[in-house]
Amino acid sequence: MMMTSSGGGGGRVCVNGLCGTTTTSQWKRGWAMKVGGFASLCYSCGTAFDNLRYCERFHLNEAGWRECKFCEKPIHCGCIVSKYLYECLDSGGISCMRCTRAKGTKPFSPPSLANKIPNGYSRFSGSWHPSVFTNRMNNSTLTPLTEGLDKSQHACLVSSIGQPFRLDEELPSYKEFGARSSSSNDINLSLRSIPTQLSLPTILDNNKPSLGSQPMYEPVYQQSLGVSFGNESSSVVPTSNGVVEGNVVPEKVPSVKQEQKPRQMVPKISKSGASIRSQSNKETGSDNRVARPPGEGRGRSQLLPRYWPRMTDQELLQISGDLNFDCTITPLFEKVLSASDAGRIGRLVLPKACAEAYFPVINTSEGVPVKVRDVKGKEWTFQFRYWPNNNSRMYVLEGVYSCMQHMQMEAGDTAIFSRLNPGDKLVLGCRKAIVATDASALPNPVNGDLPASDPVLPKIMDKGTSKLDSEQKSVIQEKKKTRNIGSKSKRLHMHSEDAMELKFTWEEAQEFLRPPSEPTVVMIENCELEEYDEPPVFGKKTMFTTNASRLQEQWVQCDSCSKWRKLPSDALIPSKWTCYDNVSDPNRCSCSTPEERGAADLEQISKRGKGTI
DNA sequence: TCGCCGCATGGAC
DNA sequence: AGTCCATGCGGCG
Repeated sequence: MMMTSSGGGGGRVCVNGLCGTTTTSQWKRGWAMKVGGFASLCYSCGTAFDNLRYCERFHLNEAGWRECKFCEKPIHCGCIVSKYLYECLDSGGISCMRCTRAKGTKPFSPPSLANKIPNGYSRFSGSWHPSVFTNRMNNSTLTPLTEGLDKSQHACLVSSIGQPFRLDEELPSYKEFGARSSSSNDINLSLRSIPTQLSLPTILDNNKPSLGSQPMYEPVYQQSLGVSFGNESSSVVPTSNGVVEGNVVPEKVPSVKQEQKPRQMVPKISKSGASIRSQSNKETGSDNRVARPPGEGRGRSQLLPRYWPRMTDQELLQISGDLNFDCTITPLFEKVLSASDAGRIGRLVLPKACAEAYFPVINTSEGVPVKVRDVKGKEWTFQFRYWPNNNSRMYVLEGVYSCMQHMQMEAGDTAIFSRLNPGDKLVLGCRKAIVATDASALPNPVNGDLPASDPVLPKIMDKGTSKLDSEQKSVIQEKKKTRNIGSKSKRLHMHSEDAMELKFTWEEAQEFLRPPSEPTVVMIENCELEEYDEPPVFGKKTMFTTNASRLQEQWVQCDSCSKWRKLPSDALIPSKWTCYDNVSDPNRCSCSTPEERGAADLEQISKRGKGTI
């Protein structure tokens, strides 16, 4: 139930002009209207609408009837009511939904009518989100997403609340959807695909890639190909020769439940609402990073999810490009560097499970030297050893300082360990920490002016504390907290991230919410409230500009041709919108009509993320 | 005095 | 309560 305050109520009139009744036993919701909400229909008209017979009953003698190109069924194309009942064919003509489904195309269906539309294509499930509609459901944009993937590798969208549903089944009703989405903390998508390894067919050389005099270690990510890895339960992995073969399913397969934990599985939706295909956007910093449990190693299934490699395929490709081998990169694990990891001591504490899974078995505390290659191909030798600790072991890599210096790694960055095959070599990659511009986004937002890694600070702490007054101590304590990126406060850090992501997600979600229908006005303690029977619905994101007359204008992008169209500033847009829906401007109600002047600039504005809604 | 080594401690889970 | 792990800190060369 959605409630907002309101200024008044008013009598209802059936929107059907042929009816126009003001009295009915039950008001029903009709089609989505341009101004937001849904057409209010009397019981009779609403029932006709529900039964998909509205046009036949009320528009039979109107113009605009056409025939399905395949089954010749008459369809009324002349009104908004029937717009979801047919699909315009690229080759001309229309197709009814039944034929559309039979031919395997993917008609769009808005939430409001979703349960009325026979729909279907398999292997794709999704949660309701505007980007799903606007970017997935169009015929033209699904294919690239799954291109190049084996059937078993098809990406699949999973409701973040763990209730995937297929679009070839009856879609959830409006109410049902609302219940689902509102019970979730976020309304994100989870995009998963199968591989845990990436085949890298590149030129085989002498394994000695040339190194520049000053190799730069740039962060190897920030862009994803859109299909991120992440299904540990997969039984299929591509091998280096491109053959898909079976893979041993871990004994304790990290379950779907684990996967559905939003933290790991949910890539952020770009602020711009761009499609999944293109949502990896450097400008928005969105990152389709998906934690994936490692695909090999002893006892790998016991690795804590926070150590699961979250490399994007782009990162892997970049590593492969840097190494320039005909090789297979298998992400093993990653770790956010603590201050002590990245400090001058040069000891990197390895998560126990990771160390035991991917490093040699050692029986003595001295350990063994291990050779690790960085992403530029330079080989380093570290001492892999352990310390006895509370009847257990604490594994460390010693001698990592120079390597970290070389790679410009510091506290807060993420060290990524991968396996390079053939050769079974360890590869150490680095992902730079995302620079938070918002102080609240910092793990310990104190001063915000202290570098994540401050090698001087330990000295201050060690040598100077006795001479400091309590205030100074306090400051240093705070600074000390601040520099503990990735240390014990890492857990807090993760929480902060979670919270930030949640906030972010909700903020984004809010941008798409629209009133679902006409509210019932109720009085509670002398306060008029609009009461909605249904949760809010998703609307399409739009842009606002101010014209020369200082009047606000709203722009919306056509889902079909991507042209920007100007609309009244108060218009509420459904999640799916095309030029043909542009009832406010008859001169631009077709995709063939050119954009208005200045509309192209909106694309740039949109990319810069300055759009409003 | 300094830096390294190895263990101890204690917070988080 | 047990385990993990970041980091403190004492000892030693």
